[in-house]
Amino acid sequence: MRQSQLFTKARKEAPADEVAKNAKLLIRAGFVDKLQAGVYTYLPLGLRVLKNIENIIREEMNRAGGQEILMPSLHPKENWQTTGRWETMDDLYKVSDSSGRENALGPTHEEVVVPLVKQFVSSYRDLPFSAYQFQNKFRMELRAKSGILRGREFIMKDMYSFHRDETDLASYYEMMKGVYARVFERAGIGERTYLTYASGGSFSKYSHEFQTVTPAGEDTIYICDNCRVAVNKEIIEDLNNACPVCGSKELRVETAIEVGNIFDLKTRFSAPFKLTYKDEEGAEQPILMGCYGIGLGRVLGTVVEVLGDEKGLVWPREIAPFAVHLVEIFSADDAGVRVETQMLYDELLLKGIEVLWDDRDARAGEKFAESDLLGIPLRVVVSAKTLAQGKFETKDRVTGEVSMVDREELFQSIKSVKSIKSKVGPDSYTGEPAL
RNA sequence: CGGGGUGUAGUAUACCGGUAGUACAUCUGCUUUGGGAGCAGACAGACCGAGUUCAAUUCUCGGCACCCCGACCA
Repeated sequence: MRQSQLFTKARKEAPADEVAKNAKLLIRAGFVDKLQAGVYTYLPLGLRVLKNIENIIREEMNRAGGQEILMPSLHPKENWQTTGRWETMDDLYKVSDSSGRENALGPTHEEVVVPLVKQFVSSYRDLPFSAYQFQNKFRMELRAKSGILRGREFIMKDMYSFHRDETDLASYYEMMKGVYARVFERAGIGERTYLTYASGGSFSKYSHEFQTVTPAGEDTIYICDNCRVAVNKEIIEDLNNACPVCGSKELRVETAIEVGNIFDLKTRFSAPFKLTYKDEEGAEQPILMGCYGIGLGRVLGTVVEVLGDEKGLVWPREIAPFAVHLVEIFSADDAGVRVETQMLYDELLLKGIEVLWDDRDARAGEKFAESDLLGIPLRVVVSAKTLAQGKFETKDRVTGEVSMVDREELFQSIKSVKSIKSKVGPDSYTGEPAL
């Protein structure tokens, strides 16, 4: 799209009261706007990133056999009383209407998905399966903080799986560990993200979190570099300060942020709703559940924390708002820069390459500074200089490498920008085809 | 929810018990055009309430909001 038509604008300075790197950069670059503490609007550029993250997750959940649904935010009080969480969940938003009827604003959706599934599932033949959604969650954080990392309203992908026995649940749960690792890999934070043992599980005694190492994190984890797993501080003493996989006590302590987690719920929620199935003998059996969450905004914010530099945002290829930032630089002796840029822009669009064209009547310095701030992977400059050589100038946002390339080389390098998806192989668990 | 800090134009800030100045942004004109330009002009501001005072944006109290630390949590 043409940058001159973006209704949002980048700013030279970040809001004075923001300390969090992700908030400073995202607000300055015009990706998000803060409505109130912990509540953010995603602006056109930010939403493109968020949607790219969502699509990665959607592709991976579908490959893991997930079926996408969309449940409401407004939940009847009765469902939450059934599980006891109307009283026990401190950060539950409760709203009442003019007739006094009380509702919960959903912080998670077990109370909705279980009664839903109960209507359709009654036989061992219906199992297993999983359903997921992308949904705004509401949690009454006493203290929202760290920019978009800890909000009161945020978008979460929550998936729920349903199984006939523990073996089946366990194998699906194991599979999801791999699926999650791939999501974070594709989002560009795979190298720094660790499968982390945490409290709260049932059959394995543990739940598993995905923790990304960054100073902006709120958790302390103990990493075993041999096994490439970590342990959350909250349970490290239970484990005798040792790696749960190899038993090593040489663990590296890091600060990290939780970008996802998976739980084996077993019958925690199916029992109160009496969610059962009939087995081959016609006997009534409890359905076992797993749940799997990823906070989209938190992934986005974590990427900013981990990859952003002193010049601004830096987006991994797969989630960047655009693949190419096309920057035209005008000069006194207009050598046909506009015409040439327009031609390139049209060709990029024709080839389906997402391009942001800085067509504003601004000076070079401002355009370059802003291009760095926006963090689009590849910058392509058209100016009198480049035209004189019959070439284009490219700059890699990550490495800073600048080169003069001809048209063919240009499309070559754009291709390599887009090629990351092909690295993802076929699904080894469900047999679903590669992307 | 406990502790601390901060509220001045769209943004960042300055000064002051006598109603506010600067920069960027925006608008007009001219110049400029490869790393956040220059000149001239224009628009635009004291979180809310109470108190003290001849006079409050300034001092006091209360409220609200935001940020940070802690507790809690995706």
